[in-house]
Amino acid sequence: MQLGDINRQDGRPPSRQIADHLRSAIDRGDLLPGDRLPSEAELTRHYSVARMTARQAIQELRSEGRVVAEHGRGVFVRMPAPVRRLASDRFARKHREAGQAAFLAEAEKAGVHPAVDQIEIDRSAPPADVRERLRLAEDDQVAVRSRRYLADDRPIEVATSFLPLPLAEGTAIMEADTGPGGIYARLEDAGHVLDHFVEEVTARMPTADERRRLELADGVPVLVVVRTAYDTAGVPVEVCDTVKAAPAYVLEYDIPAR
Amino acid sequence: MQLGDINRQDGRPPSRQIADHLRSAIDRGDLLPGDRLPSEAELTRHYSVARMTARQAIQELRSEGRVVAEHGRGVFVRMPAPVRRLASDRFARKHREAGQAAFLAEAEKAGVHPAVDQIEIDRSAPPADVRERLRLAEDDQVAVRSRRYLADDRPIEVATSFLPLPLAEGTAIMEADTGPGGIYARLEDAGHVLDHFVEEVTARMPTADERRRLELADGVPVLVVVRTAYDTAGVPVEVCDTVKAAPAYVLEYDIPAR
DNA sequence: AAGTGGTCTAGACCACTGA
DNA sequence: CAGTGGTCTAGACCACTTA
Repeated sequence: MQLGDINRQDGRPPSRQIADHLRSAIDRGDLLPGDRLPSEAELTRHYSVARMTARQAIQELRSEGRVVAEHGRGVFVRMPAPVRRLASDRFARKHREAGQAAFLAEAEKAGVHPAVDQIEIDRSAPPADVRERLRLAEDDQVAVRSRRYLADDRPIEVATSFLPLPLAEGTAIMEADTGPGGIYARLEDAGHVLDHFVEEVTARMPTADERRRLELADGVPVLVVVRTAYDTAGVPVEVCDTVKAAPAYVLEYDIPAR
Repeated sequence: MQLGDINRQDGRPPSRQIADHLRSAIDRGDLLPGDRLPSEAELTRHYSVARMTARQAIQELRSEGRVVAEHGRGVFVRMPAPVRRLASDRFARKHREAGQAAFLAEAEKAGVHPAVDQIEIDRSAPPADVRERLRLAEDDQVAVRSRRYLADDRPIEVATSFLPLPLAEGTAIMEADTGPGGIYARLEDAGHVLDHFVEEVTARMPTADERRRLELADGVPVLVVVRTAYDTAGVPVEVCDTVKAAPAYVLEYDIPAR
């Protein structure tokens, strides 16, 4: 692999130059996804720099999300994540009636092995933004369902649903297994026929806790999707707050020109 | 300001503990947006650590996008960006007929001063993904319009539109000023009545070039929205590739339950 | 000129991985 | 066990900002 040398006259600092060398090695294809980069020891020898300088170069690539460090093993060119494309009809009634929760139905179709874990069910006071979206009063309680989604054993999303407690209490929504069609099918069983959803999409860097639960490498942002479900009476019946590993998703939306 | 002390017995490394102290000072409101953090020198004295350890703590907050370092001045709590909420009816015909391009109409309503610069118009071969979305043949050419959007003089989005050359040639789409209602109004003038749009949303870290054009600090991701416009005949007439500073946006979509 | 962050050096010890 | 990355120390010089 060609790495070149540092030019001490060049205005750019050595760590930057080393990062540039490694970056272009990746772009050229000299280093393919999954390949190991030269170790810190090799870089310090090759460039005659201190170890911290080599580390800083690698840090630059890590924060760009191009490489992933694995303690004790080495630094590797990031593998492209298998992408989940969320189509705009993913909440169509036909899927609920087919008896499949949205996530499982889609994953099967895409040929990946889906799983759900870390299921937690609770009753509590809602966060302020959720209370507002559900149009609840000051001291109304909500049912809280949180869970983690995995595709081929890799965590890709954590989600938390909030429902007005009177709607959820006594239904399978409060059970670990919500039954065929999931939460939305149970709401419709109870007479809350769904009319439409509003999704609010943002992106940011993950918190330390999200990094852990989603097993995210450095330099990987998350997509945050907050979905509010409305029934045919125009009443909000659920808010679902999801945090997704950004590289694993393409969200697709259809917008009428009206 | 309360910063506490390092616990050397704690499993967590000192740099992490310092980062946690600073982070909770921000969360508590002890440090408000725009406030300066304690300098590296102050942190090394307070915690009795080496300077690199204090720097590492600050680096952690920078990569989370919570603070911004300014050379020679200090490290400051990130100012919240003014948020642009893109509603799902933003491409409604009524806005075009009112004679306003989507961006300008919305910005005015939100009370921010909008501007567009770096306008470039070109003819060229399309990138592969654009060619596919527009269903073009191997050597078809496209019209390319790129521009940068600013709100209150801060760049928030760069956008590039691609249109089949026969549709754009000879219209105001090839001019710097596309006229009232923008590109979409010109397409409808030419008989291509718009039916719907499909937006594909992803998030990632910016390239070096995007960091420069959007004046992004460390640890700030971008939202990438690729919008394809279809006319009433079902023919794709435009692909618009936008890269948005993530903290400046909330994208809102309405999804029918059908 | 003083204070700030940016970069670098040359060591050290530790935790994790894999042969 | 050797090799890898993770963290830390205690200095140094530099570039930028502000007064």
